[in-house]
Amino acid sequence: MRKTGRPTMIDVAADAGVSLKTVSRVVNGESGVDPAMIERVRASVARLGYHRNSLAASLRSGNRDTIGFIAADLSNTFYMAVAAAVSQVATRERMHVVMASSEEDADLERTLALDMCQRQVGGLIVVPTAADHSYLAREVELGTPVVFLDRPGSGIPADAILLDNRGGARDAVAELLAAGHRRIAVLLDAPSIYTMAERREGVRDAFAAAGRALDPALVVEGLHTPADARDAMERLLDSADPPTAVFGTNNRLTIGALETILPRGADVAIAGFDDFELSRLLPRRIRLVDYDVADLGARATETLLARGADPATGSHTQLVPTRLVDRGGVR
Amino acid sequence: MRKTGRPTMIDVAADAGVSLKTVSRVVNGESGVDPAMIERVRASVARLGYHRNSLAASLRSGNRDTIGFIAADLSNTFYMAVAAAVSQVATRERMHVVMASSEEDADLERTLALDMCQRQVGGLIVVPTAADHSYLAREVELGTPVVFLDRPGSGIPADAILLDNRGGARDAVAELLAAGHRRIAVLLDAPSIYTMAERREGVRDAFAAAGRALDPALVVEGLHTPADARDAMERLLDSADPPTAVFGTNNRLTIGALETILPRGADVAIAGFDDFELSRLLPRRIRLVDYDVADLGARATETLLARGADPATGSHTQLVPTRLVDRGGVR
DNA sequence: TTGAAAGCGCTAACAG
DNA sequence: CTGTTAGCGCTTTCAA
Repeated sequence: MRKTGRPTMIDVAADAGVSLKTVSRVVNGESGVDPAMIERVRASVARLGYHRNSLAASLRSGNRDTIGFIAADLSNTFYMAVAAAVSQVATRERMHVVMASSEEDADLERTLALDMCQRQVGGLIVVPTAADHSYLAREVELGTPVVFLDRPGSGIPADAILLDNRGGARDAVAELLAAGHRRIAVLLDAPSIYTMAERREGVRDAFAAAGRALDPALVVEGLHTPADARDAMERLLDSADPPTAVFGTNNRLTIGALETILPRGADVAIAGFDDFELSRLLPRRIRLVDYDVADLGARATETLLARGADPATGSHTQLVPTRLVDRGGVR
Repeated sequence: MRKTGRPTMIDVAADAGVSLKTVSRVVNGESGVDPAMIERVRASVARLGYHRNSLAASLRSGNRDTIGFIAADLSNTFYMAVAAAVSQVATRERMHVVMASSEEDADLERTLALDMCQRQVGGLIVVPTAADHSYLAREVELGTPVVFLDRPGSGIPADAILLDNRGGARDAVAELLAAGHRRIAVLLDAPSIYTMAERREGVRDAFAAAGRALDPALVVEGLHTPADARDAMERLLDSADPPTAVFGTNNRLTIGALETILPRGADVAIAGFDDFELSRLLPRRIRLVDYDVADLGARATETLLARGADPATGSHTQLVPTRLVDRGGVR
């Protein structure tokens, strides 16, 4: 007797009076089955309300039809948008996606990644938080491809899909410099975060190209939240020699800066990395480094699936381009 | 010989010179194993790089450790935020989450839901698009609980977690009425969408309570995108007898209305259902119906898990409260 | 074209 | 405390 009430292929076979294998053939749409048999099996499937147990099928066949996605922080709209794109491509390719957020915690990332490998995912898309990913070396070696997204990983051969962080930051700051600004404040999160380091380099590039020097007093690091950025901006504006422009190196920091600048009506030009909802409706003109988030997620997924099909070739890093957009200025 | 290169419990057992069952005990942390044996098995596990195949474990034990989440539209920030909350609670409870978006397509919803059932999910959280969910009746009956989120489902016994759509809309419009507005425009998506119908009723409630009648000419339905709302707002403002206030029944429609109102500097009071990023930074005062999105997702997940533990009791609908917030008015 | 047997990797049930 | 046996539901292999 069955434990669970769910009918199995054996039940269908018995009901239809055919062998187990014939049911399997019909259920999987294999060719070379007598039409009359197909009909009989179909009828039994419908009568019993049979659904194939794809876990059992995967176990036996070794086919993996799930991909894992580990975001650094799913509460960030950026990663949520990436997740949506991953899910969309996966659905199109008839794959499932299991998702989780590492909350920027290296230990949790490791736990989640290994958990997903135990669940036999066919591949892993990871926004890396851990410094070293050799804990995944064994899995990669055994045929579970890994693609890093937004930040490069280390310790294993894996493809990476990154933004052109440096180029985007450079372009934004170059435009501020071209507009005549010299005292440009730069708001940064922790410099240990890859994207922050890259964007800071981009700022340096722009200053170097303009033959100017960045005032270190205007570079504020370690800002995690919009509130942090808001407070930092207050201090900058209240200082003896305030900036005439500010560059927020991510959306949260740019928004925090706006929370100070707009209510005060401060005369500061604003630029930032990442576009955000409603940027068009801001009362001030703002220059933003924009890019196609969905493209980032889609490319990662496509790269992963291609890698699953062909594990041989060496790993590559793809750079998703950025472009400067002009937003705001309403009223 | 093994097909895949992955070591199995049998390999570990052979390496450690113990039985399969002993390995199983150690790997699963069961009590009552000799410390010396535990050590031996641990050593072999480490040496071989063994990881338990949890698919096989699930197949045998019947334990389900994955929950499915089907959003109506993952590109909508609202559902993305819900998804993040679902994922967070699931991770806390040591569950995996598989996610997908039905793209508001009833057939796709059905396909995705049944696919997930075939993958043996322990439960399903669905933002329903289909009119009838009796296609899931069999699964519910066989012990896969379903929780509907944001919209009620029909055709199966299932819990539902909904917003107080009607009360929220009523409160917002009541405040516009109290402020003296009589000609209040209402922007709606398709009235076939549950939340739209509810919110429209809430608007009616507010007018009825004030002893006023809503002008049907100011109620615009079938608006899907911000651009639709923007255009509708243009027409309303250009009409012979324009509104003095507008209520957007979701974030996209409110934003679309703003895209017309702000650049024109139109003298129209604004209220809307759903808060959105940056609402605080708007140059105009705006009243919004806010609620705790994370709570919505968390409750759904907790309800699902509780239901998995106790399938007996009757199904319930929970209403997540809303509150009116005052935003904008910067500069 | 159809079927019988074996076994994917693991846990349950029962001995010892 | 440890081991043996069976079998979860399916696909693979090979024979008819």
